[in-house]
Amino acid sequence: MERFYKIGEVAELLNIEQHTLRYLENSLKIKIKRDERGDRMYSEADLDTLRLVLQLKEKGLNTTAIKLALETAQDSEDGQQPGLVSVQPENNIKEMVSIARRIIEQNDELMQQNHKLEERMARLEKKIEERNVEREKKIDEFLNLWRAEQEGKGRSWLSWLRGK
Amino acid sequence: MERFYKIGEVAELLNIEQHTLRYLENSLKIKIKRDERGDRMYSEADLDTLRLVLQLKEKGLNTTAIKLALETAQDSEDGQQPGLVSVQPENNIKEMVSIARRIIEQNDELMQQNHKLEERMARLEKKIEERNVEREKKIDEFLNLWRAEQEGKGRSWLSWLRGK
DNA sequence: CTTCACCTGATAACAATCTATGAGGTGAGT
DNA sequence: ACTCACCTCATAGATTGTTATCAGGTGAAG
Repeated sequence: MERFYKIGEVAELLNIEQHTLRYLENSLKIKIKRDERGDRMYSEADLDTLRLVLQLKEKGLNTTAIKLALETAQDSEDGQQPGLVSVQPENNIKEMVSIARRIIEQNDELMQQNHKLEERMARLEKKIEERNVEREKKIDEFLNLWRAEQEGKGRSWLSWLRGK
Repeated sequence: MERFYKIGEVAELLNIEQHTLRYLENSLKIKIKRDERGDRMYSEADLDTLRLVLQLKEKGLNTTAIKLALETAQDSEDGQQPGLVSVQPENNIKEMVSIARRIIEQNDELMQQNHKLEERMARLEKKIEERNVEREKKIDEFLNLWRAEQEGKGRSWLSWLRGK
């Protein structure tokens, strides 16, 4: 006959706290049998459900989503993994997968390239800026020298023009 | 041809804030086309997707769940309710194809983007060059004037410095 | 030169979800 | 009687998810 687990055992087995089990039961509206005393009796099937739930939780689904997932899981109960989680391609699609994978790789490459381009561009832009600044600096320098020259003092702007 | 909406319009239409749209785009990893300027361009299909997303949100699904739902939703594009609720194994092939299609599209986009970046870069490079040339030209001009001045003829380089 | 409608982070403020505890209780077995 | 393993209801605390804002920018159009 069927075997049932008490909440303590389940907590042990699945490695979660009892209160969490109770919480899941409520929030997911899972129905767990009770014995005459009102104690929960978990069936193997319940354990499976719970294991699935835990997996889904890991993936980041919230209770509402898990609830939905459980509903649809109902259908594929015959052996297979539930639909939502494992949209596994059949054998004959293997090829497609590999193609897709290659495309994805290419995609990544493109993205990288893209990124590099952007960087290069940024550098270029900076360079323009620098150049601009430099040029202005030179003009300033020149003007100063020139003014000095006008007043007959300071080193000659001519020398600036020539050397250095 | 296809019509595109800017983020402002979409926000209006769907009655959500622009920043929320951006948030969804990130958290759901939805890909929205961009124009040359980098502005988002929402297609009708994107609008549909968003509408679906909003519905799912209302139902209490979190982004992770919605992401999954979107993936599988692709199939039931023919009217029907979103995929999460109705995942059937036979859909796998169709689903894969559509995923692949999306990836390829993305790929194309990336290439385009890439191309645009290159162009932009070329333009930048040209600009730098022009600037350089111009600068040299000015210097030349100046030098000539100056030489002329030195020989007591030609118009004053001073005037060049001042007015042009 | 200013306004407009965008863009990208970063981060603050708030909301929902999940986990942990505590009080008060029950029946069964020692 | 007492302890054990449960139960419920309530609520505190921690973690995530979501929405709002802010600063600092850009290109196009008036």
